[in-house]
Parts: sequence; structure tokens; C-alpha cells
Amino acid sequence: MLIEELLSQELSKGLFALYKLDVPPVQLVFQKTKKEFEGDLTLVVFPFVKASRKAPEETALEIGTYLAGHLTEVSTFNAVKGFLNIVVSTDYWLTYFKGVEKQKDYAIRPVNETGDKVMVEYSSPNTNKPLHLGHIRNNLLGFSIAEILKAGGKQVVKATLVNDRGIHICKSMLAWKKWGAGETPDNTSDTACRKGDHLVGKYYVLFDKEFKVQSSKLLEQGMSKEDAEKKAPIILEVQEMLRKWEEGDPEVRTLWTLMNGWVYKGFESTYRTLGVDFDKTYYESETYLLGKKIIEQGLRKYVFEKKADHSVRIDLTADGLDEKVLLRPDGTSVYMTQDLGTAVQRFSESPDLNRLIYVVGSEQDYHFKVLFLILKKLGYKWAEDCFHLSYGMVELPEGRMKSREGTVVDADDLIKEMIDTAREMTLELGKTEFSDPAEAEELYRKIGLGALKYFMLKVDPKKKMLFNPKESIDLQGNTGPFIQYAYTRIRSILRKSELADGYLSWTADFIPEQKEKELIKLIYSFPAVIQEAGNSFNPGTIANFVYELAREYNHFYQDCPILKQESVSRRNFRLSLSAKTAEVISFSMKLLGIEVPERM
RNA sequence: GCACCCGUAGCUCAACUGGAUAGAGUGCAGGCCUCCGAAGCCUGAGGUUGUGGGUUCGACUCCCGCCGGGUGCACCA
Repeated sequence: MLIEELLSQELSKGLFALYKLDVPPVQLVFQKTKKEFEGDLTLVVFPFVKASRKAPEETALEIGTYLAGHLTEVSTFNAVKGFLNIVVSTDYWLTYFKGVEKQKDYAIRPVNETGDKVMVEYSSPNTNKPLHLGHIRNNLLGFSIAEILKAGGKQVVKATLVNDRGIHICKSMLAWKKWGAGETPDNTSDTACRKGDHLVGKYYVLFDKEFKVQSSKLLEQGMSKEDAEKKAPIILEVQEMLRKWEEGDPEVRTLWTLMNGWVYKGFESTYRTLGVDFDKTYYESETYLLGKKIIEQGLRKYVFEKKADHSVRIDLTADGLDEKVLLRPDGTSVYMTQDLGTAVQRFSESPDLNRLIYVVGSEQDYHFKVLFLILKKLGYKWAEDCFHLSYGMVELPEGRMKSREGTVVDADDLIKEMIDTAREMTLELGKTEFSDPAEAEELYRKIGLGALKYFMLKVDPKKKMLFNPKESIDLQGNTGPFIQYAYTRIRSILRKSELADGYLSWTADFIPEQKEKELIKLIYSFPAVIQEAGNSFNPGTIANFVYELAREYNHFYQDCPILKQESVSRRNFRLSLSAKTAEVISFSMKLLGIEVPERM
């Protein structure tokens, strides 16, 4: 049994015995003892001093005495002010370690086929331009959260909703039709455009340029800015194209299929290097009409209102929000309509779904607030199972990325730069022992991506983060490569030992040192860390944990001889502890989507 | 203007959800490779947690007011 549970139960009894206090064990929490005090777990006794009618320190001692008297797992304790520091017996830690050392998946909960099922929607790209830095954060977050939830025992469906239609998609199509001259990813002389998403992105930019030329010309002719932007010939043309698309015009549809195909191929390649994947891909072209039926139902229930201009709206002012349009006067649907539709679709498709997580930037906080509220008003009881995992923007030192100013950090470029940096760093450090160039490249990829992913995931998703392209991402200190390095050092030791061949036996004929105990405690806490990361939808929790583990191992490595340890039992214990640490590092990193190399 | 979010070492981030003397990394100053891998380890300086109040045994954390920054306020997605 977990030591916290043992303590809580006994404490619950103790509080009653001592002070006639009736507190259920779940309400009694112990926290980790701060480094500067002696002890493993700490109880804050302030809440009990009213009942004990004694000074905090005295109360702490009294409780400590009770716990030590009733639990052999408590070896000693001390009280500082209102804090009761409990020292857990080394026997408990060693027994725990013995119990899990050979159990590879000790930290995960097996997925229960009838248990919680959660869908994580992430990535959801537009098919008119390549992925950038912001998408990278989204992708890494979505993937990692999904993996963490899986490890926490949930059934997980990774989903993405591709924004494959609409006026913005038509823009690049029209530009290509006008000026493309048959350029394709295969025949292009522009090397960057061999990747289809970049090719399509180029035409999206061309459209925008022409649009600006035309609208400023109209502006000079004395037209208002608003009108100029509405009347530019190219805008009228693209609107016509969208109309044709919706009618199913074969020529437009063919072009659409062709160009989207290029984009998908490009995305696939980026996804592959990023290591993210999806169980289910939805296309907006197939879902954009969903939702109208729901609007009708809502009208019948008087949740929505049909206005004089024939638009359908919902008044949310009573909830502190605004009036929201759900159907235009001409009966066409809007973004919200569609999102209502897809949500309903997903829950009816899989009735066992009990969580739907949208990984979407914080710019859309309001949208999701409204969406969830409408679903609730429509009477869907699963509305409260919807969750917007809102993450902060990735900012540059100058502020937000702006395509107009050309400050958008392209995903593919960034990945390439990170791999280049890893290569340079490796060569600079003189780590050139890799004869096989393919193996070396594989290593640079692992390091470069490891640095990038760790950098983006260690930050709390809710917070915006800063990325400085000029100072490339660090490879030292609190970074991915730091953790990868700790891992490779362990692997190196294990290769030199006999552990690779199997289990080495040890008996606890020694008293573990503090550094050994710290490692066991971290290994012990890992399952709880996974749960917490899942509950708070925060991969940063895993990142912080694995960093601490690597750091703690480095301390241990620094002053505890392992292979040179003369006592065989202790040597084997240290090897086993090292092996377990490596395993936990590797698994933690996997939850972050980061690979660990065998050597670096 | 209204709504929401955010201000923590020079810089980038933590702080177990209200607990002890607010921790790491980086940068800076110094030290450690004849010893399991120095992408590592150790020491030092660096803070009135934007600011003023309030709540209480206790506040980076909760409440109110200011100051500064961001995002949203489409019949776009």
C-alpha cells in the first residue's frame, strides 16, 4: 500500500483517538518534506490545533508519537513549528523498490476497455499554408496529453479536424490557377516547394499580394477602405470560386482535390518528423453542413430565436455573453453551427465517449465558452465533459508572429535548424565516435527534436511562451538533451555490467545513502505524477519530473561508485537502481514524444 | 469602450492548488576530468513574487483597487 494511504488512514484514527476529530482519510494529505528538513513526508498540523488546544509544535509531536506508535513504516519524526516531518523507514523504500524493479510497466494503469474514453482533438490545420511554430506547440501538446491519458488508463482517440475548405483555401487555388503555370511539387524548380504545403502556401501569399495591389488602387480612386476590400476584382473572383465549390463544380473540385493532395503529403512528412499521429481524421468539407438539424431542434425548444431578417440567434446576455448568430439570413451555417454539429456527431458516434478535449489556442476562449454553454442549453448532459485545452501563444521577442512582416517561424525550417544545431554541437564536443553516418544523422535528429519538444512542453500550456529564433534552443541545463545525456550515461554503465543479461540479485544488507533513497522516492512518485499530469492536462508536470529525476541521478552518479562498488550486493542494487531510472526516464520522455538515444 | 488572461532573480521557466527560509536553468565570478561518458558535478552573488489594501494561525496562490502587457469583441474559420 502507498505510504500516503497508510498514513492518512492511521491519522484519521489518531485524530479521533486524540482529539475526537472525525476526518475522513481522503481529506488528510501529506506533502513532500522540504529538502532542508529531515523527513520524507510532512503533515501541516495547524488545522488541528483548535481541537488539540495545544501549541502547534506540541500537537505535531503528539500526532507524530501516535503515528510512529501505530505504523512500523514510520521510523522517526520531528516537529518544526506546525509541521510534522515523518521519516519513512528505509525498509519501506527498499521493499517498494524490490517490488517494482522488474516490473516494467509499474507506473501505468492498464487501459480499461469499459472505462473512461476520451477524444483529444488537436492539430486541426488549414490546408492553405505550411505549419508554423504555433502549430508545433499544438501538435506536441495534443500528442503528449493523449499519451499521458493513455498511460493513466484511459481509452484515447486522437482526432484532427482538417480545415480543407472555405474562402481561404480557394485563395491559393485561384492564385495557382492564374499564375501557377502548371507548377507542381514534382516539377518545381523551387526546392522549398517540393514539399506540397509550401507550394500551396506560396500561392496563398501571391493571392494576398495581388489583393493588396488591387484594393489600394481602389482606395486611391477614392473608395472607402471597407469597400475597396470588398470590391477588389480578385476577391469577387475567389468568392465566385467558393460558390462553385459548394455547388460541386467539377473543375473547381478537381483543382481542390489536387492541391489539397499536395498539402496532405507535405503535412504527412512534417507529422512524421514530429512523431505525431491521429486515430481519426475529420474533414471540414464533410462536416461543415452538420449542425443545421441541431439549430432546428433548438428552435423548437425555444433555445434559439428566428429574427425578422431570418437569421437564427441565441441571446446569451443573461449569462454575461453576447448574442450569437447561428444561421445567416440565407440559411448558411457559421463556424459555431459546425462546431455544434461535430460535437453532437462525436458523442452520438461513440456513446461511450466521456471526455472531449479540444486543443486550441487561447484566442478562442470565448468561442468555446459559448459553444459549451449552447450545448448545455440544448440539454446535452455531456456538455460538461467538453473541455477546451487552451494554450497560450508562442511569441517572438518582437511579439506575435506576423505573416505580413515575414516573422512567421516555419515548422519545417525550425526542425531542420534544430537538427543542424545538434550536429554542430556534437561535432564541437568532439563526440565523433560514430562511424556510421546514418546512425549519426539519426542521433542528431533525436537530439534536435528532443531539445525542441522539451522546450515547448516544459512550459505550462496555459501560459504563453517566448521563443527567440536568434538564440537557438539550449542543449544544456534544463533541456531535452540534458535528460537524454543522463540516460546515455546510464546505458553506458549497464552495457559494461552484466545486467544486460538479466537480473542481478541483491539483498538489503546495507543502509541506503540519501542519494539512493531520493532516487527510489522519485521512482515511487512517478505513477502519481502521470495521474496528476493527466488530471491537469499538463505535460509540463512530466517534464519537471523527468528533469528532477535526471538531475538526481547525476548527483548519485557523481558520488556513488557503481561498477567500482566493492560490495556485490550494493553494486547490484545500484545497477538495478540505475536501470530502473533509465527506464523511467525513457518512458517519461516517451510521454512527451521524445526519443532517447543509446549513446550521444 | 466591454469581456477574459497574464505580470515571480538580468533572461527563460518552477513552486504539489492556502503552508516552512519562493526553487531550477541560463548568464556572470570561481572550482572539479591519471577515477563508471565534463552535453556533467560543486561553490558564490542575484527576489519587498508589478503595486496598494483586505481575508487568516499562514498569501506567489483567494477578494477589491490601481499600473503595465496580451487576447477576444464577424452573418471569417
